[in-house]
Amino acid sequence: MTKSNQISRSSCPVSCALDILGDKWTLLVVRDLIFFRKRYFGDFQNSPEKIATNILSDRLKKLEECHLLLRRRDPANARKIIYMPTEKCVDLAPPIMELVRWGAKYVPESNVHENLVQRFEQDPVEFMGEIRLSLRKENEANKE
Amino acid sequence: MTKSNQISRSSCPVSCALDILGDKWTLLVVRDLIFFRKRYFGDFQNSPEKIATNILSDRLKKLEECHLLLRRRDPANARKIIYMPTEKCVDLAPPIMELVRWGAKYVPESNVHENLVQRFEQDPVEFMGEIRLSLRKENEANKE
DNA sequence: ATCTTTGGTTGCAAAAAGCAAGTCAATCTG
DNA sequence: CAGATTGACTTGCTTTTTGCAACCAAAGAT
Repeated sequence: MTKSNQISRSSCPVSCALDILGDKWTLLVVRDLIFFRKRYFGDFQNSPEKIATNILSDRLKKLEECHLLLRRRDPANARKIIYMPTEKCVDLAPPIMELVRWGAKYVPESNVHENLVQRFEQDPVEFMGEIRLSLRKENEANKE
Repeated sequence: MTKSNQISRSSCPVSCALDILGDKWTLLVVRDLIFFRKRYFGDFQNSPEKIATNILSDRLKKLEECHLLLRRRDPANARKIIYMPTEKCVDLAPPIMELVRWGAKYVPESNVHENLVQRFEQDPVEFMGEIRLSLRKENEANKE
């Protein structure tokens, strides 16, 4: 993932998106934020892909620089930092869901988290609305 | 991009998809195959992102290994090799289109290829059908 | 026969990934 | 209140991947 201040390779929106998201780890962190509601450093670390801490640290920094997440101190426990996805981050749900469909169709060893996909397929608009709503509530709760 | 014979990091379809597609270049090659109908080594080289020849060569090899494309000698010119996308490759159109929408919405320096997006948005099923049909025709034409 | 085009390969330097260990402040535990 | 533990990193080092420039060989054009 490229820093937000670096120049983009071209004006093609695919290339621009990949300047930010084009690596093995960034979209997995985004997936965890959106679909599994992970919020703490340790949560991301515990994902089955076992990201190394230095890379996770770097990606969280870059995602913050690109305004895909906000970092806050947990009011309930000052040791913990809460990573909150922004709207820009949540709007990556559709591309990720399409990747899920593709992966599920073509990569035999992949195992879909059934109810997530079903809920999205049945009514994507409602699904996205739900995510956005719960995000707003979370934001209220963690306001300082 | 990981080789097809390497083990996947987890059974999550997002992670499986990123094992194949998760880097800065692979999806750009796929974009060129699907949306700009590029077929020759030189075509990909001439894309605005200016991929280096060794990386392009490597990606085409890996895409072939993963069955996203087939390489054939051009019957009209024995120097040329035709890179043909497979169905598995063409099915990446939806994830890519969603990335286009995201990039267009959030990356200000991105400039959308209007008619492509419009055609996809208006009727994605027809759009995909068209691509698949023209691919089948191309296959007929290049049969040995 | 020579020149150009096409599709690469090779070599090398720089950047990024991956791994294990260490740091450091906040907080729980006795 | 000392000591252990938790949580979020950082550091150092090795391996892998990029990126760049140069080189090359086969096919076709002149």
